Amino acid sequence: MATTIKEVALKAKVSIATVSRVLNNDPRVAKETYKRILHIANQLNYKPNILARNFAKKKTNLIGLILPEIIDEFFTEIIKGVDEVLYQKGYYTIVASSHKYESLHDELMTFTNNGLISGLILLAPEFQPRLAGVLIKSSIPVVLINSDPVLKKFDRISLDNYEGAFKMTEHLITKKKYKKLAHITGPKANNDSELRRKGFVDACRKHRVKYSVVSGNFSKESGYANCKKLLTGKNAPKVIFAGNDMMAIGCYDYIRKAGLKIPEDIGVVGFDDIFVSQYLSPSLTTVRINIEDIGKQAADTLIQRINQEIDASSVTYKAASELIIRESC
Amino acid sequence: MATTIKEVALKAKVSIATVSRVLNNDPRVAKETYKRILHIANQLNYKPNILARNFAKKKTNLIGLILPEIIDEFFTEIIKGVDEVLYQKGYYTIVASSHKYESLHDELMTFTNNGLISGLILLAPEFQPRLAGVLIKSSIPVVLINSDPVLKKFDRISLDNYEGAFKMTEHLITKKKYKKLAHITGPKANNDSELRRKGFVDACRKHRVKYSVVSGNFSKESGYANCKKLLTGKNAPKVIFAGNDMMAIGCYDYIRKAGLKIPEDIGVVGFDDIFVSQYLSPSLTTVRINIEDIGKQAADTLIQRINQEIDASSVTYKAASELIIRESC
DNA sequence: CTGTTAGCGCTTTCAG
DNA sequence: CTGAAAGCGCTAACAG
Repeated sequence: MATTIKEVALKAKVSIATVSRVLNNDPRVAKETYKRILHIANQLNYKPNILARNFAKKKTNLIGLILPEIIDEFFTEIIKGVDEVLYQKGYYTIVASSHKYESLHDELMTFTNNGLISGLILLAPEFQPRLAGVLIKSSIPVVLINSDPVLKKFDRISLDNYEGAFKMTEHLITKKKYKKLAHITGPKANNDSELRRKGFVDACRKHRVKYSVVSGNFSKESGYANCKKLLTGKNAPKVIFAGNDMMAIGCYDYIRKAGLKIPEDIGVVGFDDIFVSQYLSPSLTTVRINIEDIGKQAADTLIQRINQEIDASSVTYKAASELIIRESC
Repeated sequence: MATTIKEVALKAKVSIATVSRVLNNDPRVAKETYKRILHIANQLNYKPNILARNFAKKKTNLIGLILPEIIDEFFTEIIKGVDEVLYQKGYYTIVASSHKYESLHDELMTFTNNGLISGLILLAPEFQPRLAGVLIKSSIPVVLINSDPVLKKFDRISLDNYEGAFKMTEHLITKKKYKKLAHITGPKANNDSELRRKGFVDACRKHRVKYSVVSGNFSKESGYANCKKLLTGKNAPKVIFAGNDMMAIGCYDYIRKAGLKIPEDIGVVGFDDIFVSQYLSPSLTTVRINIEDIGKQAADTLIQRINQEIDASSVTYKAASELIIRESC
């Protein structure tokens, strides 16, 4: 059995209250006693039982981080960003991923009410309206990582999807002089995907160029299939803006198979700047968003909310995007 | 404030003990009462306070997962594997990464003694002897993810580093007929790295071919620099076995810059099969290890140990490796 | 500056 | 089958 506060008190010939004070750096304890107790605690290799402490204080140093089931390299960066600021502030991160989406509702219910964690970060690109209800009833602060501006009632970290897509499209039109573009979207329910589509469409309309939009699902296969559809149909575009880099890779595959050259015959650009993109040949022009920064912002916001350092009823932080111009367009 | 067991008891006109029994599925409670209490609990949206429960039971449903500071795509897979089996068994995963190695010792001390978690998975490719001491004193079970066979006192999940490197090297010698090979190692202190080197060297010796070994550190840059060193020195090898894929990418960079062709002028193979490897041109021949499986095994072993379902004083599981033959050699 | 004491919400004997 | 009551290890008034 691990040493308890009682044993330390006993050996130091003080009350447990005094020991507790020392452990919590309460200033009103004699320097002498303070040092003596600390010494004895060390000697006994005493570690306060966090569970008991949290329980007594009715608050924990645990933060939940819920990620969707799909797994990709962003997770690592989000986790890294979150953990880095949380750990530094004395919190631990509980990661829950790989859970079926259907159960997210229940999981949230439990997570936000069982007292285990004192704050929650929820990455939910496919946020469903019914989740709003449980978030509102939540007994702990929740920070969303989601780009839907509709969710203005919640603290939220969003990606610069619309602006990024708009910028990229304008770049294609004004700098690269493309007059016929196409966009492959991600899943309909996915918020990031929808905003990217909007950014693309709005930029095309603004500059009055021809464009088309086809529906993908962020997978490489859907990139391949849609690329084929676009290039074999009539009115084939001269450049394809894939909703993410994975689909751009699918485009590469089809284009290579069709014996065409990038960017001479057809330009391809993506979104995300995943690790592999710089190594493709030709290297992929894409939109980058600083994901680790998103994790950090989410954690920062959450902690501030927990410490009631935020006045506003809700805050939104938008992570900026950046055009990464490489060889593919 | 969240509903407590007391309120449920009050409303159901029973004692809290009975409610507690219902929550814990104690069979000796009347079916009628059981249903009534459950109904009322639901109605009140009651969720047992996990903290209080854990505290009273003196055990938790929290498992710690400590990862080294270096961040790469394996983390996601390890986390996924671990979380998948743990969540299914009713445990939550606390992930701690991004901490300086120097503090790992203290962190372990705390983690294994503060009562927060009831088991720990430690990914420590650079395991230091002094850590053994704290593991032995640990009041909770610890499972190591580390390939060093010296650590036979601990439950341990190891990678098939030696065998994988040996197999790959034999493949290069016997199938590809290379007679002059070179290996770029990872960091000296890194266990995986050392075993890969051994596998390479042993295979070369067995087949009596010429070989050389240079020291890298798993980074792309060190791959570049070492590749340059090897190819510009006398007795340049005909194939380079990089200790990991990242260094192989560094080799690619230098080789391209030097105007040479892979695999015609020089062959390159790696280890890890990271995501990007299949998309390089030429695609990279490498050794794959199922990382998610490692996470799952670690979690399984840990839970078994916690439930005292393991008799042996320690168990070792070795994840198998697989040669992925592509275009680069 | 330090000790006493009452809980925190739940589990778990021990009676009945 | 159910209730009463002790207690998990620690914190936080409240006294002194």
